[in-house]
Amino acid sequence: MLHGDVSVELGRRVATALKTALDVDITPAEALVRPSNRSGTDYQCDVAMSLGKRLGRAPREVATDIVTHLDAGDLVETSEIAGPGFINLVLQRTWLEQHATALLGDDRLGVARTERPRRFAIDYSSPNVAKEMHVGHLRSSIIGDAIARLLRFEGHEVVPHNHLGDWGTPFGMLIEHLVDEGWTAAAGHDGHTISDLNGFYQEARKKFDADPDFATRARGRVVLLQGGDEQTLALWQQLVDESTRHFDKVYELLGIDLTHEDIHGESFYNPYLAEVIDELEAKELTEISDGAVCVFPPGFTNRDGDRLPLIIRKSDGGYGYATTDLATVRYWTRERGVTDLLYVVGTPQAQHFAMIFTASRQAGWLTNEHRAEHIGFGSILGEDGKTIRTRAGGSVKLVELLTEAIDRAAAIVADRSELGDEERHAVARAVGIGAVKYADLSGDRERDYTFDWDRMLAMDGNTAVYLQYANARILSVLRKAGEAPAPGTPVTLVEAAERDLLLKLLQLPAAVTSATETYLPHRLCTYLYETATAFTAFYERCPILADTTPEDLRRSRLVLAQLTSKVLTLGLSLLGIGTPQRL
RNA sequence: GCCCUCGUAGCUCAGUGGAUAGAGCACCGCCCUCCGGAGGCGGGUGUCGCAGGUUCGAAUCCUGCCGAGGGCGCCA
Repeated sequence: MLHGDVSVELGRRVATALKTALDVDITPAEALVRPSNRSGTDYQCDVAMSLGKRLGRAPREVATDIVTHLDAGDLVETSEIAGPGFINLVLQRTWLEQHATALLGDDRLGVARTERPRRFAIDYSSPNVAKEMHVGHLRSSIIGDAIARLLRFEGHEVVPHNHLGDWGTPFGMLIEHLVDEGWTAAAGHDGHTISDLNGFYQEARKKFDADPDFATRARGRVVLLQGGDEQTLALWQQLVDESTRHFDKVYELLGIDLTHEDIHGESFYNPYLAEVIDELEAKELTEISDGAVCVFPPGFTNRDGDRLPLIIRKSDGGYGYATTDLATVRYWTRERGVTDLLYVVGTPQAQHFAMIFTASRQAGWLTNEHRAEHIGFGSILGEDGKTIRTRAGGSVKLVELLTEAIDRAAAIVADRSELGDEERHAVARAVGIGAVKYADLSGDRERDYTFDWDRMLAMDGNTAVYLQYANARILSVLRKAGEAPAPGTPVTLVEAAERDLLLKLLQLPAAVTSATETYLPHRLCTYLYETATAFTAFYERCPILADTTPEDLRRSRLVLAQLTSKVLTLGLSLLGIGTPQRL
């Protein structure tokens, strides 16, 4: 058993024992085997107690039957019954040692590829054209990217799609304003930056609110845009192009696997909207309500107890986001054959997505073969406990936030660094960006979290820097050793700290699988932190390079150090976080 | 009003059916001629919001209440 989780393997053995002893059928997962936090016990099995009632027997008797029939002599040293019916399992030292040696030559460090690969479409980041990316896009970008990396690593196909806000009313407004300012399709306006566009947008908004005549023209401009008017489209394209250049730069800085090639903005679905409505009408799912074409998915009501609609064509004939979102489901399942749809969007939209999914099932775009899931996340809060904002009350620009992160990291690294300028800059970037990402990923994504520079850049505790530092220390030892442990190097477990560390290293597959299947990256973070902690204990108690350490033990410990570094490096890479060789 | 989410140590957070609820920070004491001191060990952190219920077993599941945030028709 090189790949896979030890808990699952033990669960298999327990399941077999139950079948043999009592003719009971359970899955390995139902065997309730998990790492134990009791000292002297590696894993514990809790299934006897849950089976006691079902079988009408005392839990300890069931446990005895399991232990008696357990065929696990190849990896289990002792299995003892304790308390009301716990089975405490201790793994064989030789099995652990051989496993460690084998792991050294495995790029996946024991993590199996999925046996049932699926095709995922994942919607994340989704900024707006003509607006600078701000802190509101941070979580979606970071979490979506981490989930995409995790799924790919498990062997799934992942198609990211960046659902840009690039269509509809705001662009009629903005383009009309630019025409007022003398823009033409032919001229080209490359000299303008994204922040210019941001400014134009705000001016347009003001004019729209203050000037009824302009508002009317702006609405007309939307019609021209959506009707495919060449001049209008050309201006629109200029806005999209400039914005895309900005997005690409931010993704590059942030280290996110998204580029302009992944863009499927709202405009992309425009050609499908009429068909979407036709199909919904043909299936008799639509109703006219107050002049708007609506779908009323069952199970949703408003404050008065009335059914809640998805408005798919507004009374003025325009389309809203519900239509686009339905078109999105239809496109990815029907045209692109995806099995899974993920939406990394803030929790306030939970009800909206629930309605979209329900309606999509009614329409037949989602079937029992598909899974659609809204991956919600909480807000980033400032020191005052409210949604983070600048002092002026505006939204914090992403570029500025990330630049500050890098600057702060540089200040931390600068002190004791023997690194040259170039490497120091790269390190500051990895540390600064890593800190921001890890702060976002290390807590349960559904909860709000408080943004705090000092905490996210702390050298102690569950932070990216702590993990990066632990890794750099290990690499330093390996450099000093002058040799990387060769594949096949035997491992000998002497101290408890060595055993504890190895047991933790063996739990990587469980951590990766758990984080991936639940779309909760913080489970991987917690695991990595525990691993780094276990390494620290090992490092304190088990001298590697000391003269008093025998040659074979030294090599054995180098293997453990090497494995730890590999686990940290792989784990952080799955979160999109870099691991500098030196800090 | 209805619906959703959340409430764990002083602070920031893990733990979501299993044994005595865990980390980091902060606080106190001690240790270390240390392979990277951005160290190590020890100490106390607790009505797991409150009250019931289910269960052999509940921070975890159910119900009610209190508190915080969010959602509830033509913005996305």
